[in-house]
Amino acid sequence: MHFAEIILPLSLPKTFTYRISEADGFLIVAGMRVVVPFGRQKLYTGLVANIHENPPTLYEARDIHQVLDEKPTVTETQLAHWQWIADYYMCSLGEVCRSALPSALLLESETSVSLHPDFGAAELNDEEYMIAEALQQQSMLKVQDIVNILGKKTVLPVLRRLMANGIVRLQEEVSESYRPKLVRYVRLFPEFESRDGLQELLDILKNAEKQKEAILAYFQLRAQSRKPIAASLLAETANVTPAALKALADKGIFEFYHLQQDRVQFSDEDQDMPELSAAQNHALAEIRSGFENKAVMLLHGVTASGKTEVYIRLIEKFLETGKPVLYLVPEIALTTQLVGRLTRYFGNRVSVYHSKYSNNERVEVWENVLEASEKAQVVIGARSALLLPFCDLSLIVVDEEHEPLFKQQDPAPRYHARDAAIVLAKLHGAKVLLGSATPAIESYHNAQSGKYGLVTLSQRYADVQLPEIELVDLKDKHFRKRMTGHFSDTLTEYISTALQQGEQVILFQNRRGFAPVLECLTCGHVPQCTQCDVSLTFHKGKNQLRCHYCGFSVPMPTHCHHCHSVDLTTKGFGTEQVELELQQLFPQARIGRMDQDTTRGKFGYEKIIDAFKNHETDILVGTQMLAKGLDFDNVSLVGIMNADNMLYHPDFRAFERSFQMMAQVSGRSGRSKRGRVIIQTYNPMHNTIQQVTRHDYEGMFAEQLYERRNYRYPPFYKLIRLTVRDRDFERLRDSAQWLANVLVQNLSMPVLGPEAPPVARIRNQYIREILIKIPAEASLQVTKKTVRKILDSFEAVAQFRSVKVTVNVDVY
DNA sequence: AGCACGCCGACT
DNA sequence: GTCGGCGTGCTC
Repeated sequence: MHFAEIILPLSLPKTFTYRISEADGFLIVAGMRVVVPFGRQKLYTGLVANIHENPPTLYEARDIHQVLDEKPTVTETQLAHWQWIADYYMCSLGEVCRSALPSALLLESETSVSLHPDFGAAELNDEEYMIAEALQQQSMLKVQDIVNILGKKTVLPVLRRLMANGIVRLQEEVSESYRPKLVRYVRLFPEFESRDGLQELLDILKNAEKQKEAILAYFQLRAQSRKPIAASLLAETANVTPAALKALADKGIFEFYHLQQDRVQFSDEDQDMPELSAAQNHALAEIRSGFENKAVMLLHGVTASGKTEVYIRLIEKFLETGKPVLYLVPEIALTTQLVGRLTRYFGNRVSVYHSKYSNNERVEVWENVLEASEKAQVVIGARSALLLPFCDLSLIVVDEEHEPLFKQQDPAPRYHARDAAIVLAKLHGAKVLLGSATPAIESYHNAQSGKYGLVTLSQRYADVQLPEIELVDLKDKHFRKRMTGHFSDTLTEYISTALQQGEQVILFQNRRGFAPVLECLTCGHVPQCTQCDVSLTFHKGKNQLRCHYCGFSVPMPTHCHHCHSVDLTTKGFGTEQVELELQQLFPQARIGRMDQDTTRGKFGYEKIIDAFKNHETDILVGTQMLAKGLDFDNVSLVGIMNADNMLYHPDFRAFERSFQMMAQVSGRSGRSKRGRVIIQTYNPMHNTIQQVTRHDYEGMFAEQLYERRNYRYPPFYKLIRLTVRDRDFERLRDSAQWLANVLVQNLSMPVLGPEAPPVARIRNQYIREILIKIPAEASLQVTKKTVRKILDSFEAVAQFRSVKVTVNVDVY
């Protein structure tokens, strides 16, 4: 008798054992999807982790309900990698599985209700009668339908009565939700395919003008290429309606047939590889020779040094081995430009994978990757692409490796794509190239210590100089009354010069902590969110106040709810306000704005970026998303509205982040000729700001590394953050304290907290955080094991039942 | 995670 | 009296 360990896509800590029937015995291997009964009535899709012959002793294993796959959907390497993620980031395999598999591959059962075939007359009450009635109209009902019919939430007791009386029966059904896209094609019946056929047809159709046109168009298309002719294409070319084609099909002239088509398609015009400059060539050679004895290389290339071209040539080399390449980018917005560039060189060999893709599109990419198909030789994707079923990867490129977005924050698995990529590469025997203009302190440290190889590209492409950075002292400007709103006279002058010369401008306003709030001028009251400990922010567009944490919104109040005064004002400034002030200062300028509010929807980013690229807008105002590797040729001026709000965040990475952000935003300026950057700040003498001005990454690195060592932060200490949440304040406080105490007692290392985070309540949940600092000499594994044990005993405390704890390893 | 079961207060 | 609230326990 055989048994299978099944991973269920739930956040349960272990796998479950099921029995494999005789018939399935030979068919099932690890990595296949199966449907299993779980709990009283549910069916779930699970993944076979392994197969063995040891019957469980404490319970009777249930049977696998159905085998969904003929061959594995998930590879052995993938399972090993997922196991690493689960262990390292302290989450369950189920959670990794859930975020890896496109939901179309994860079926869940739905209960449906139908009339029992041989039900007789019975006494029915009103509710039972309504259900029986509905089932006579419609043979199947979902539980949700019944909820709607009866207009109440608890319908199961009613259903159970009906079932007991033999009137209805319940079925659990799983249905495949992936449907390949079918395209309808037309072809002539073979007897008309000859020359004579055309003449014969025209005779037959002499009274049907439209149909004749369709036939002529068909022969015309046929002559152009041997490709199948899609019905829609033919209708369009002939300028006839589908009805005409249908008529031809009815006469037995045309026949329709269907072919499966990939939804994701790119043009296949291959171009010659880009020409590299001497510096780029040198970097490429260094990377390649570095790979001879290092698995990971870090490419530190200043902004606009042409890192992408180097990646492309490197990818080309690796593709020659016949093995696929994975190209990770931090954000979807970056893929559009990049996909364009890569398809120009690699044509149809490029696939894209990210969360804005539809379910069906994701399944297609998954399958192409699994089959190592030609289309998936170069896979570009955000974080989650790392979890695809690669066979024999040769190279992983991690672009903008310093980006915090590579670390998944909320649901588990809270993994870092850069670090997980290095582990994945090891499993595949592949190489990793990390690239950035401003590498993460951790990565640069690894490069300096020899763990990674380091290649530097310090020249910009075409020898353009790095932009000239000028600081504007806001304190002084305010004192001398040289400010118009948030714009200093210096910035205004440079903007108007740039506009006069037909050049474009980018203005950067960091949103974090700086969104506008409403304040009462009489009593100083600021409206707060009722469910979170934050002020509501003012959104001009919809004229309402909104909470960024829970989405709560109210219409803009006309008077203060505290003192009824009507003197209200907005305080703080966000991108909207910058845009507004800009419009007043430069009424002629065309202004675009890019932030979370304007980039919703699938093509939100593209519209704004394209408009700016095509010079339909002159000035682009935006948040950090502007810092992420977008290339615009005509930008000569970049303005950072206020550098200080980034610097003073209670986060050990605040200075590193500020440097990276300012350096990256500055890099948008002057890609074809030397540009200018204006940084407005109250702290022009601040070390970090001085380092930005001097383009001094090394200086920033040295200073931050020193600080990290002093204050016990990465890369010298590993961090694990525990976040504790509960609706009840006192229970939260007590449980967090309990947890911290036990941790301190059991770990010989610094344990900080519990501390209230900056936003200490979200959606009525109170929050406390505990930080564990693990020194390099302590064993990570042993520490994690201890933490896991303590968390288990925490969960066993009855009064802490409702308290939720999340674990974040390597917090970012 | 989901879901059933069971115990309690709030209504027809 | 039922309905629906949530605390508790379990799922191979």
